[in-house]
Amino acid sequence: MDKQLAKINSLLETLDAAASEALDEISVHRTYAKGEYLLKAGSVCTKSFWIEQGMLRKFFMHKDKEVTTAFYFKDDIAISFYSYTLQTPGTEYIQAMTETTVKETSYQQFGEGKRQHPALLQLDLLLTEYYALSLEEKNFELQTQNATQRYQTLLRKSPHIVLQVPLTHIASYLNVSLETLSRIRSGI
Amino acid sequence: MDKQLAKINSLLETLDAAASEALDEISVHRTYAKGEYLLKAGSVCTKSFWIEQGMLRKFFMHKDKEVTTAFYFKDDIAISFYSYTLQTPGTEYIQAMTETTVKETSYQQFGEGKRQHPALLQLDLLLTEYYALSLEEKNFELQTQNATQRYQTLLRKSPHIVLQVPLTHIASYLNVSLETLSRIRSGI
DNA sequence: CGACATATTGAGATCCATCAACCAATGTGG
DNA sequence: CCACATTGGTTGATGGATCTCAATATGTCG
Repeated sequence: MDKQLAKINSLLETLDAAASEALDEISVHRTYAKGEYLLKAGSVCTKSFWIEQGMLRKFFMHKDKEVTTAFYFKDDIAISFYSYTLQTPGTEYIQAMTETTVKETSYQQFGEGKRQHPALLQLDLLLTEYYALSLEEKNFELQTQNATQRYQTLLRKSPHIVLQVPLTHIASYLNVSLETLSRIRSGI
Repeated sequence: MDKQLAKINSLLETLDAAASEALDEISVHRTYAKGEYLLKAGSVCTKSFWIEQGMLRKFFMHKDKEVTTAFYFKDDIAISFYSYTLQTPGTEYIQAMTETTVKETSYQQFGEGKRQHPALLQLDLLLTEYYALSLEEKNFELQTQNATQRYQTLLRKSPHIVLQVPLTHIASYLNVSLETLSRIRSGI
């Protein structure tokens, strides 16, 4: 996973001037207030959000409950993958957990950029690979670890999440009820 | 998902002659006997396997048990994603469930192909997107469905798996014990 | 302070894993 | 062709992990 991040950063640093400029030109800075939605279920995810500052959350509704599927921090790129990739209405929400500033890039324009600059296509591939790797990892944890172990894994790999995010969201992210997570933390 | 498959097939059909030829040149046909391993844990997945005939299974060991993570049939491409992408020793096995003929392509050579033919880079991106979409779907099912529902979903979406694969493997694929799956099937 | 979101704690119910015994089909060596 | 092993599946009994419902606490912010 870290190796993949290294590849991505290395590519970003060596992006040729033209590609880099193209990327800048099609991006827009924007700030969202706490609680504001960047994407809602039922609409198409037509933009990607590169976080410059703040914190986002992605979730879907299931049986009247929110199920959190990701947290995003500085330099993370937030999209609803299904809706973005297929340019089809999706079921996910993306919401600002604090006031958050992002660099928005439209799917459409990035697509044109990729056609003109193979380096951007390469970047897209590396980012998608990274996402797939993280999904595989989460899958593995869901299949092989119990609630306590999943919490400990999160604590070890992403302490910043545990420190900044309300327990309710962490619980649904770990696929555990709020009550059980509370008990796990109190060490029962 | 189907939309993504359509994109992939469309790209394959319109591959320029040069790219198509390059792909053929770096591919080798090979047949594996029933039970034979195409990849073992601890080694690097240096090839992709495009199935022409037969049936493969991917799994890892956990607490002395095999946990199946995928089944592959004709025209599926089998790799151990983590090990293939990072070119690092992995934990997964790929095994032939029946005598299976594949078209093998080395990671190395495909990488060179991508550098020379952007269409192949594009193809890689589409395939990786497809894999990420399928992982998202599996994640969703694990998080929102109980054992019975997961079995029914498999039955609905992939009846060919249920018809051809031993129950033991299906059970671990669904993250259910063999006994529970047996009871689910008997309709308790 | 009051109101609303967030977290804790308790008790009972439920899903499912585990352990164990058993069965059926298939294959194999003598 | 029989005796036995192997593989794959079924069935029963029990316990544990975790959910759900409900009550209570704590925190935060206008």
